[in-house]
Amino acid sequence: MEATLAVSTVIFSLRASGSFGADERERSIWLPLVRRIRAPHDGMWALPGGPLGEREGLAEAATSTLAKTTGLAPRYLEQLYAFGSPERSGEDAERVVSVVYWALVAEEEARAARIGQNVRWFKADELPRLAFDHNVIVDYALWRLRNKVEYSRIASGFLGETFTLAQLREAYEAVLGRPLDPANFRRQIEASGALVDTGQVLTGVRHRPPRLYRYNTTVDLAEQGPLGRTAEK
Amino acid sequence: MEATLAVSTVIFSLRASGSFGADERERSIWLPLVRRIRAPHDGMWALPGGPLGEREGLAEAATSTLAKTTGLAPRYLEQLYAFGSPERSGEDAERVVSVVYWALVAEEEARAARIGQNVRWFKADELPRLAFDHNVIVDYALWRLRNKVEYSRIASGFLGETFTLAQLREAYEAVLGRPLDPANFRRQIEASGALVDTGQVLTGVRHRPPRLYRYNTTVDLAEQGPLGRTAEK
DNA sequence: CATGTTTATGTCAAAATGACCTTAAGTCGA
DNA sequence: TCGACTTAAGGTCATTTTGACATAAACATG
Repeated sequence: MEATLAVSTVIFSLRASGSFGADERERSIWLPLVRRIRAPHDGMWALPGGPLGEREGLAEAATSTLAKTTGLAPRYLEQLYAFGSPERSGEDAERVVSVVYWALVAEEEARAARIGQNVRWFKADELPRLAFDHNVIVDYALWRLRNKVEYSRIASGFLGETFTLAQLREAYEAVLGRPLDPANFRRQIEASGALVDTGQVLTGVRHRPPRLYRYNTTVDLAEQGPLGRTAEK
Repeated sequence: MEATLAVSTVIFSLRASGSFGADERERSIWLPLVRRIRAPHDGMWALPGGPLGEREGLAEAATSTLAKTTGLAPRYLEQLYAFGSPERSGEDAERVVSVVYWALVAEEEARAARIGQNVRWFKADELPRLAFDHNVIVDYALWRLRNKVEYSRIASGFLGETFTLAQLREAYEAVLGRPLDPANFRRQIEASGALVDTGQVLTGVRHRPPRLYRYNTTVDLAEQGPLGRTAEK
């Protein structure tokens, strides 16, 4: 059956919460939205996305959306869900099925990202009313992120190549919304074998210099089963 | 972008493994496949599916596929994945994006199901080479099922309205492929609060009559987050 | 009424978790 | 230079959860 097919992406990154009085290092989840410049929902904020190219895979389309919107490459990308209820584009509008991906980009890179004219970053838990069913989609993506953080090492997707255990813990805390015991966190991460000690330390801090770790790439970021990276590209 | 959109369903049920010498009660995972009667892949076995109706939701389409193939209503239905790599239908064939669902049907009902001419049930781990990328899809669905069984109460989707703890445990064992300690299983299930004692017992067995339980519907079968049953229908 | 069979409950050691304490290693200011 | 300060790193211990196994309870059958 012919139906209009679109691919959208929920792009998550961390940045300072920004509220006065808050700890400078306290971070929260942000995502970029684009302002629609045509009907329906003209003027409203929406998830970045676009049509699926002729010879383009689904994940490929999501990646190129991400590049166009933020100029960034994702540190993690996974399909979220396909939305296709007949009413989602409005009453008598054309029926659109959206395959939605979600992505993580590193905090540092996101800070340096060039941002387009009609693009703005929003705190994920303080969104305005979005176009279409995009509020539901973001809620679901957030739920998936918070779930996945508990049983995978996905949080490192917010960080750079190397990072300290404190940075990793702060990413976990930002996603989960609660503090974690640093000692117990260290114990669990070390036991999982997910990290590799680089042998280097982070200098320039006014206290004991923390070790720098790298992600152990022999273990998958997030278990995706038979759908290894190459299956969908 | 216009693209052909199809909805397929991986339908799982339990039934006796059927190998001689095996314990009569040992069950394994089976699924129905349909024989293709047109190109491409004419004559090969494939997942049941079809095009998406004009005013039909995605899950709706999956349900109707299931009804057409087996005449059954699913005890559980969840979206699996959207497959859309350009090469998946073959070289110069038309590009098809498939939204795939997976479903559980009760063992008893499946036994009574009318089965069409070109439909046959296969053991999930002894499949022939299927049409398109359907082997990959089934593998992924199996992986998801086995994963989900560990952290949700989804296995009851294979059972009827009421069941004994032994029946529930056997469903778990069939999916996980390993035996579970009956005593520890009981302790965990009871602690989870997922079951409600019906007050009845199963009679007619030549040993201590087991209690019959019902699923506690105030707890979700499988946590799906903000995508409650009603979101996609 | 003894036997067989499975349900239902209990025990205990090992492993994992959560709360908290101590020491290490740097910067910074006096 | 030295003490204060701050965070890293590692350790202790009580509690909870898990896995392995033992015992009692309740029926059908002969």
